[in-house]
Amino acid sequence: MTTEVKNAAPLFAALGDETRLALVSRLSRGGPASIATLAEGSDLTRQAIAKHLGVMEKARLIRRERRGRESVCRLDTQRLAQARKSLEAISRQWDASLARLKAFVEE
Amino acid sequence: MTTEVKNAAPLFAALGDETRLALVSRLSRGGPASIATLAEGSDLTRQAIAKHLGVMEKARLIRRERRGRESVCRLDTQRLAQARKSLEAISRQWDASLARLKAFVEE
DNA sequence: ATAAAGAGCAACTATTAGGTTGCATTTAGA
DNA sequence: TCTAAATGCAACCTAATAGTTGCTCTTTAT
Repeated sequence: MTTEVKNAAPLFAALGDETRLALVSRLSRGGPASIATLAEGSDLTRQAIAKHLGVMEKARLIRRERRGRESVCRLDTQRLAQARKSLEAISRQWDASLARLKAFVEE
Repeated sequence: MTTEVKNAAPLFAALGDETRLALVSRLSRGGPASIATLAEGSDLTRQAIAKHLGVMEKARLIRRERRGRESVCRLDTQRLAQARKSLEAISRQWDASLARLKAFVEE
């Protein structure tokens, strides 16, 4: 339960960067794309973007598939859903705590 | 919209650490607590915990209130809700993208 | 009045993260 | 076949992070 929440830390860490969040947004709006394509709009070098994608892949936020000479990245939406669920779990804990407090006060 | 998502980066970064996630969980289950109390269970020093609480406060994940000689920390649940909403926004983008693809294929 | 508890502040260290450049490798295409 | 595109890999730099210790200050409680 608590460990389950703790395990989400690398996932949140992967989301905790402007560049990476932008990539997530880009992939969610535009669908799968190659590294070079993703680097095109950015003011960072292609290698910097590749590093970020590496971090995201390690956190299993995206998956990469080699297609010929390019490697195309796609969002792992299940993983995003996991992040949502972790936050909801925390919210539930909070609500339960409020309920306990309420019960205590009314007693 | 995209900037709105980007602004969530520091928030996710604050959540992206095991120790801090544990603190969030602790605060959500047990309610507000002083720094010393929060540091008690940990194997880290009180100062380390205080630093983590500092970054959480800067990310507005928690608020601190001085009560006599101790400072009690409480979760900012609105901020947690913001994090949830950001993830949901991304999911919505994704769904919209899927819908566009579907429309394109069926046309 | 004094000792101990709780916090805050500062300095210091070690590791990690984000970014760069340069070069090698594989694949597409003219 | 030969060139240009897309990656991958490695070394390197700098700034930020996570952690420590030590000291001071304020507040509580005996």
